[in-house]
Amino acid sequence: MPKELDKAYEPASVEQRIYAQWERSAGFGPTGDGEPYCIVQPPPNVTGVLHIGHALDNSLQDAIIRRKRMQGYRALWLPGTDHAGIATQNVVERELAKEGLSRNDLGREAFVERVWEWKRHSGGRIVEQLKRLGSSCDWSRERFTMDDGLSRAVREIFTRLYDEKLIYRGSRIINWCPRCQTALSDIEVEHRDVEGELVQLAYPLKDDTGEIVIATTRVETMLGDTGVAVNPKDERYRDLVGKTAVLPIVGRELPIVADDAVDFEFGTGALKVTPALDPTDFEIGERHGLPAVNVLTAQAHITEDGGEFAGMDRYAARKAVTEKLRSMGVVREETRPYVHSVGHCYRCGTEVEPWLSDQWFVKVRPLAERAIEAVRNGDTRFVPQRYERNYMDWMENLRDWCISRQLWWGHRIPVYTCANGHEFASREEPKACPVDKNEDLTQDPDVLDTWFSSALWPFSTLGWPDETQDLRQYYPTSVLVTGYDIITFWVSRMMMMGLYAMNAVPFPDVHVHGMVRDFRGKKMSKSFGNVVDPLELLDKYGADALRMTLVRSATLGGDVPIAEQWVEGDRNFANKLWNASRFVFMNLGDEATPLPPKHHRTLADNWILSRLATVTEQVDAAMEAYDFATAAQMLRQFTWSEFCDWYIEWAKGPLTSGDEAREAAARGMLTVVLKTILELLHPLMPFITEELHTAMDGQSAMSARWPSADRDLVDHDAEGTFEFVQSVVSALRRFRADHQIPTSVRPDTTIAVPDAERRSVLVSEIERVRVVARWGEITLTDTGQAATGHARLVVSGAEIFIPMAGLFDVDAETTRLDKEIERLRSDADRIRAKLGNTDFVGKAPDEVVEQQRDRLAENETAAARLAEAREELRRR
RNA sequence: GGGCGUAUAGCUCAGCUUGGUUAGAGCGCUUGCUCGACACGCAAGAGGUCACAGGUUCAAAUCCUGUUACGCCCA
Repeated sequence: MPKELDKAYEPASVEQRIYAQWERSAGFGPTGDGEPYCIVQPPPNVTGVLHIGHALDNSLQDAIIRRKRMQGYRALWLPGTDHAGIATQNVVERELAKEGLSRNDLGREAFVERVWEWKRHSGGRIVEQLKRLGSSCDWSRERFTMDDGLSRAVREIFTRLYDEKLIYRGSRIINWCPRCQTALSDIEVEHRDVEGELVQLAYPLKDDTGEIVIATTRVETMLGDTGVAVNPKDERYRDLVGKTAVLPIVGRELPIVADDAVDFEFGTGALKVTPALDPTDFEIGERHGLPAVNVLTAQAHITEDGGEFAGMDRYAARKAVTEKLRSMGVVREETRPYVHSVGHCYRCGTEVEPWLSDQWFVKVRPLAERAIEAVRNGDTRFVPQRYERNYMDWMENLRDWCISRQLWWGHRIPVYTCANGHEFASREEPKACPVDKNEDLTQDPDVLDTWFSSALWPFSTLGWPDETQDLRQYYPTSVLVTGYDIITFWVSRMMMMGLYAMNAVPFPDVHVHGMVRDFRGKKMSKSFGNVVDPLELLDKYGADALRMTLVRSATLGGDVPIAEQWVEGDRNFANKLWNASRFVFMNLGDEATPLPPKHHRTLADNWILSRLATVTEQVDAAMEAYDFATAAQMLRQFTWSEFCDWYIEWAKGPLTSGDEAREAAARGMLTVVLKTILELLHPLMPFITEELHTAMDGQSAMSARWPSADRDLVDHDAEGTFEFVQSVVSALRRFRADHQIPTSVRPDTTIAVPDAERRSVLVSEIERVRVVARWGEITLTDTGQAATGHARLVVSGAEIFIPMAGLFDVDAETTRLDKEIERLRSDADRIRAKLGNTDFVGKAPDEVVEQQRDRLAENETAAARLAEAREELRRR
């Protein structure tokens, strides 16, 4: 016998117990001998705490993996975290700062040890939080990008790429964060509009024949100018090309060159060229042999080359230089406010400087080509497909990837130089130079971009470079689930590295979801104060409710709005399911309750089984297509509005009939339908379904078989007939509500059903109709020959006669009838017009025309009947 | 500037691929209600010129063109 349930569902106690039970018993590792199925979890930062985006991403992955597990796949969901170079280093440096220390005080080795210590104590809190969500990851395989194994993978890949000259060192303009003191790759820079000033400066010509006016927003960089460029097609400056300008303050001679890269629409059409502080300028400088003078230090202060301004920070220098130039009469047009896009560090928000320095780069072109081809030929597809374009655009315009970071926390670049200057990369810690056996080696001080190691995630986590069993069976993985903001950061790089190292795409499917927004569809931001904390929601409403809300909102490709009120609604749904189960359990005994044989099934039984089969099929199809929102909505609707609102109410008849056979049949029905619902819901709401499934018969939902639709149960006749019965009930309820007839009053009624078959169905269902509608005696006849003085309700296939006997107000009823008749007639008019159109009748498919004819006929009959009723009322 | 997307009920969104019921859901709102699972509930209801303007078609929320507004990505 199922255990007795509490009156309301209390997620807090259930969730903790169930999760512990899962971990204790089976765990979440792959079992059985089915086909392998694998998802690698996008690794959150070790510094991270669970935010609502993680909650969504992981709810979707858990839904996928739980269903696959139930389907019998050898399903593996592989979790882990990444070391988040900048973020983690920042956290620990802040901690040190509180003790009045900097990382330099500790030295590299001690600092790195300190970070490891931090990681052991405070890192990975998010893992516990993911467990609260119900995530069924195989924790026994949990990985970290700085693990020994993954570090080995990093060195292996680096060395291969280095040896193939796909990694090189170069002196190039990179994005420099003066706060984090490191280079950033192009995507780690966020462009934001900033209000600045566009200043026009007149540089005199050396030969005193005039001047050339340039425009700039970064005035201080003029100290590093080494040339002036104009567009060769620009008539205005044609004569000046080849001449020389003189840089004010500094006195440097600036060749005036012609270069296609200059936009003559911008500013004055003349561009000051600062090769050390701007990527375009750098390229122009290279083309024309202009030297690069870097006037900014790593702290973004002016260097010694800046003369009197040396030591000033960039903003102070901008003011001071402008002042000086103004006093010299160089500032031509008065400064004007100018909104322009400025790069900011995605980790700390500081304005980055394009800055010339020595860095390591991956030559991405050859890698990208294969990654593009793999998507073009369908080896990897995006769902929804339109994100493919995002990916392609990015891939096709890729510039070399700057992978060196001036940090201490991360994978140190495995490049060594011996005392004789031989440079080489090494998989192992080398003892001597491979060229001359020189043992005096120095390793490159920089570490690698965290994304470099994340790019290897789909195979490094499976054991690569070793040929492990996991790697053999689970690579390529089955699907990657992530937000669209991560396509460029991560998906693209996994594609490149997967193809490079494994010669196969890392995953055939990429399921892309949107960003979680607030209830107004606004981006969540701390400053706007609209951030929702998933942990709070978890506490308040339970994991299942939160998951359901997120998944239900996550329609294909769209952003995902969330409101606390909606989570509350799904908590209510959980409670509804709980109570429906409670009711079912109250009626079950010890004996097994199988599906009753066909001849013992009622109309309602056949109806719900038919609907269940259809819903099962649709839910399955939706989940297969990654359309979890549709699956969730369908299940919620079916459970609440069909199973609870109608089927359970109907089953109460046989259940209390005193007829053992009918009772047993009803118990069997309730058991089978409820169980299937629990199983279908399990991937979305794992905790409550596990609790109820287990309470029912001791069997776990997680290890239950994923339901498959029995098409033989689809019964359109039963559906149509039951809908007819429902329409009678609804008509009676509506009448009661319209006339505010109290529940204590149970009017007697005659219902005329001309069709004999329908009539006999209604006869057998009439007891339930009475109870559910709270009605009195109901007499069934074949025709509407009722006595006068009755209100009349018309539904498709039946007419209902309700004696007046002080039940309702004649005027109110007259008004009701008038409105109803009016509605029917105007509808009929529209249909008649349609059918009067010979083009419509001639060209539309027969069935469409037929449908309209039927509808018109029904409308006309109903209108006529109601008109009669109205006439009767008038006569009284 | 280039690309992508969105505009449907008070709010947040489905529906549009493949044109044809009475355009749906959740939340909110109104009214009534303890009926032996559930007030975290039950029942009934109100609420939509499907952004705008053209076009295609017997028929357009759905297809095409243009306009406007908003959002995102890239430069």
